[in-house]
Amino acid sequence: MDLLADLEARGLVHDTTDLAALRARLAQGPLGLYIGFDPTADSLHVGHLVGQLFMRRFQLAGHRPFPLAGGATGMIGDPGGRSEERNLLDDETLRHNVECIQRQLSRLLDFEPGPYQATLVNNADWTAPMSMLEFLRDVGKHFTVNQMIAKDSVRSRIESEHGISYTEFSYMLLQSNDFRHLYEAHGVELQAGASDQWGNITAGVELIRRRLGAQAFAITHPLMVKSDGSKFGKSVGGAVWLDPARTSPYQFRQFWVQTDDQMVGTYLNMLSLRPFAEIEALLAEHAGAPERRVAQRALADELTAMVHGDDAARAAADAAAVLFGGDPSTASADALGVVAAEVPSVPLPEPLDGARVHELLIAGGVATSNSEVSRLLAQGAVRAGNRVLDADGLLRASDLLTGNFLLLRKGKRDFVVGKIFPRG
RNA sequence: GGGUCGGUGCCCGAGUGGCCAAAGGGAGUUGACUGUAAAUCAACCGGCGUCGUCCUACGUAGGUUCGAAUCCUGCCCGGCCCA
Repeated sequence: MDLLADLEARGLVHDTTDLAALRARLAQGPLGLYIGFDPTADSLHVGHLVGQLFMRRFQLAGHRPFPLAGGATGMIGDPGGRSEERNLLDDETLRHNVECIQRQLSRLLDFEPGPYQATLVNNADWTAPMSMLEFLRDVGKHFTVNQMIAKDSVRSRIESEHGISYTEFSYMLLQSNDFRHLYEAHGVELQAGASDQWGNITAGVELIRRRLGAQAFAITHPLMVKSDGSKFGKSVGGAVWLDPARTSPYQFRQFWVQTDDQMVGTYLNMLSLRPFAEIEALLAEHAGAPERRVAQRALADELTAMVHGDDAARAAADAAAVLFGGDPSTASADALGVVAAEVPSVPLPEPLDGARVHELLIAGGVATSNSEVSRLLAQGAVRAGNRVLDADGLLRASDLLTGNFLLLRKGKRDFVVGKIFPRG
């Protein structure tokens, strides 16, 4: 199966320009491709994995990826996919964000020198030095406003009550110029991205054709969505980030383990680097016994190892095995120690007898106020070990497990571990 | 610049002097059922260890009133129309 066929089989191809020409070009030898990531936050999130792995697939097939950090475009804001203007980020935030996401973009690809070497670029490097007059003459002149307002991203904003600023309207031109620059400087002939980038990407293809008289290509993958079509990558407490300081490896792995049956095949195909046939087999096994969640576990283990490393992935899996593998309140002190390292943990007050759980759950990040904890208690949603706490939320000395651990559980899948540390 | 309509809780959106922590929907949380899944049903869904004719909250700052999300004035922001 060639690269394009594999991508298609996985459901990773939403749209391409001149498919036959692209296939022919890919067959000729290493091709440069790029995907841009704007620094809207100081970490990428799971939604960005598709793009990063999309480039990785090309690299494994013998092509040269150019992950791009949008130091320039991030200053402007992509008008696509939203009904209102973005707030501009200040310089300092932006610089910090760029640094952070560059580090993350350096992970999933191979940067070792060689013919398929990945190269990290930042569009601020060539955009910032350009003068406005240069930009208007060299880029702006090649576009008519007529075609720009015909693009979905712009049109929907023009039709929305909030309108679109001139600044965001220009976004497409900046992105087009990136493609043109990379084409000239590095021979990047293909720009990839999520399907919502189609308009921006093809604008770049046009610019290369008009200004350089050369053929460049565009390919987009579908946006990842949840089974109900809503935005992907949100979990309790917001987005699922790649930064372990924002989303711990344990939480990251849990996010994937909890994938619903309906979507696990889609995610495996879009994200897993396992061969397509292997995924098919895995899904067949899963279909036979969905309650075993083999597909979810495989997905979770692979991605966690990829993003956080093998050790972190193993530790996360071990902790989950204790918490969800049987009655955790009978676990050994060693096993609880593993759990304590993975789930939020808090110091316990002394004496524990008669203390309230409230601040422990809040400190552990599974509740935000005393009122919320009271509500949860009233609903019978809080346990210490295996004991459902009363509405007063008072703890007992007997709630302590082996090794002086207190295992608190909120609802079905949120845990907080408390430990009493001997004084002295 | 002028006119006009609007700015309500995480989001959408009702409310046009007291019955309003504010209808309804969505999102979210929890419970039941399960498989760390989905669907379904139900409850909850600003805060306070004091649960109250309490505090905070209906763009913002003042004012009228016994009492304001609701009325008045200034300001800020947005849509549309005119210039």
